[in-house]
Amino acid sequence: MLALLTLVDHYHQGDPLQIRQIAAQQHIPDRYLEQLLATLRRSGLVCSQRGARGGYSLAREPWKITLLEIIRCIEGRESQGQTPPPASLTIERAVVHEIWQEADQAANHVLENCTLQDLCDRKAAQQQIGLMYYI
Amino acid sequence: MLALLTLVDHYHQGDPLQIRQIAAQQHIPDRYLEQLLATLRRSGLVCSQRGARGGYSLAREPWKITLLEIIRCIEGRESQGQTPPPASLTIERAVVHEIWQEADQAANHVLENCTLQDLCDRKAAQQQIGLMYYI
DNA sequence: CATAATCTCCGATGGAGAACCGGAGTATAC
DNA sequence: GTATACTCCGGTTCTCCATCGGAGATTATG
Repeated sequence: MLALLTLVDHYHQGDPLQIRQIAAQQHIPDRYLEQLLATLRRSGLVCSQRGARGGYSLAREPWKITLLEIIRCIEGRESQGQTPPPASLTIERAVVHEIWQEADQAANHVLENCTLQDLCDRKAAQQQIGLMYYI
Repeated sequence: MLALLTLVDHYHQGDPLQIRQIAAQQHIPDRYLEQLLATLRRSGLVCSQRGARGGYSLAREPWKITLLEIIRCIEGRESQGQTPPPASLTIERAVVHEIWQEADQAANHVLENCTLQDLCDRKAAQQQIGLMYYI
């Protein structure tokens, strides 16, 4: 997520950003970030350019990527986000499963209506608030 | 949760339910259920009666126990539900943390407005639907 | 074309938490 | 006082996350 925000900041430039730079800027171990970005690449959220002067860039405009998509990619590398209905399906299990799904959907609704661009806008707003202290 | 539903079913009777019976009815390993119920007891959601003819019973009326309370008890044995704001607090981390909180609150809102009694009512409704197939 | 820079793939490690089992102790109805 | 329960404590296994290291593939550039 932090890495993606860094990519948004860099989006208007044409050249890709390298793992090293993103990692350093956000204080994330680069070897770990590499894995996450690889996952996002396989899901088609970011593009990678191999070789010298390579790096990563967003595959789409930042206002067309919702946070829900990102979460789905990350958590859905093995376990599908939709928890499968429990094996031995008694009525109580079904009912509990249902309410859980509802809570999950409520959270997803928030994430679905927030794009990377929105997050960046918030960041900008926060920064302005921060500036106010010094003026 | 399943165990608590069983306790609700038994709520109008005065006598407590034993771990064995709950576990057998809901197909939960009893040694594990014991741990969970102990946690709920320490949180004051259920009462226990030791000794022969002992067992567990709800500490409050089922319509006065929300699912959020239950979740908080279970997940909050060590980690406080509110994820603490990240240590190295850059602006991006704060913003990401904020949206996560919002999603979490949306889910909690659903769980807050659902009591054990509500779940039982749903169960009853489901059972009626099930009956319709046979009539 | 050689080379350095960079992503890519794969395997390994350590820690945390969940799920689970077993034993020794304690309280209580009968 | 004894059988029946809960209670406490420790241990095992399993999975997932975070992390690191190495060998290989790809490409801009001189």
